[in-house]
Amino acid sequence: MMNIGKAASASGVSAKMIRYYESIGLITPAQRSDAGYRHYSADDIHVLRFIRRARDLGFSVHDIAGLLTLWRDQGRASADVKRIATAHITALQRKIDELQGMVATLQTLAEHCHGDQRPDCPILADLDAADGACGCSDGMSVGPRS
Amino acid sequence: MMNIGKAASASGVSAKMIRYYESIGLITPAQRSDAGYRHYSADDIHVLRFIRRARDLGFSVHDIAGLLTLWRDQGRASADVKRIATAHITALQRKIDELQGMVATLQTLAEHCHGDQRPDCPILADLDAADGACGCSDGMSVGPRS
DNA sequence: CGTTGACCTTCCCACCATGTCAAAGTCTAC
DNA sequence: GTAGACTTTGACATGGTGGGAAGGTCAACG
Repeated sequence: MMNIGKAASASGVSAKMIRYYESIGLITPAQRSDAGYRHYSADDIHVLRFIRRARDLGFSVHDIAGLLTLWRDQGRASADVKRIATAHITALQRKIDELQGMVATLQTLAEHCHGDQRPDCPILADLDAADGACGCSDGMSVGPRS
Repeated sequence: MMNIGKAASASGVSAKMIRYYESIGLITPAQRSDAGYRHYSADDIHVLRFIRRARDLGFSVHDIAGLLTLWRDQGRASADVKRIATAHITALQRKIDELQGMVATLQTLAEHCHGDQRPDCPILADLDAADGACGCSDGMSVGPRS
């Protein structure tokens, strides 16, 4: 039985987050000492490590709640787990695509930017125009009309 | 001169966000009518569209503040703009790499998961183990020690 | 026994960018 | 003059995390 600090270092989940997970019902309330200190067993640490690993894989707390339920259910169907995982993969992939789109646009713009002391800049010109994927204009006299 | 609703639809920035950007000092406070309604000029819309476009490219509000300053400064050096953009590209790329790592791990795990009625599941087994990139165990008897 | 320092408790605040809702005031068109 | 669409401010929520304050507890050392 260890205090929250030990549990935190043993599980890789900060004490702050352990309390948070308890408050939102992701984990069952820890046992308390007479003084009110939380105590954690080896099994509790096991659960916390599970959560930590799932978080590292980008699962939301909501997803983790589902995974924990399945984890605890020895009679679960692996299809249920796989469904959560593949849905998560899809969501991650969508996010990746979105970010890659941004990178592609920015790289194109940056390539055309001299990056010197001169003021003309296609990056600002594009933000300025805002109507095309890549407004590769000459980049002159860009700025607010003021 | 238009009201905030018109400004919102004309710029693609919601009325809520326009007020927010004003409250955090990203944009200068709008002119007000006698009744206190905010009024926006074509130039104001121009600025809002600039912000919208930059947000679409994933720039933080903090970055946008810098970009706006440069945008307004006709004597800026394009190198300053490029620096912000390339730093942002790097950050995006790091995020993409991170997400791709998650996807790769999850895909490996999902591939090995039968996805049927049986309870053994390598995905849970991996979360359980938590000590390797891919604990491709047999996936049996996974769950809390309880 | 007393003190010190490391720990724990709860509670509040902040982030970031956005949405929702409510109460109240204003404008416009009929 | 009234209805309906707008505006204003304000509060609260999201998600997951960090920080800090104010106060209680524990263990070690003298």
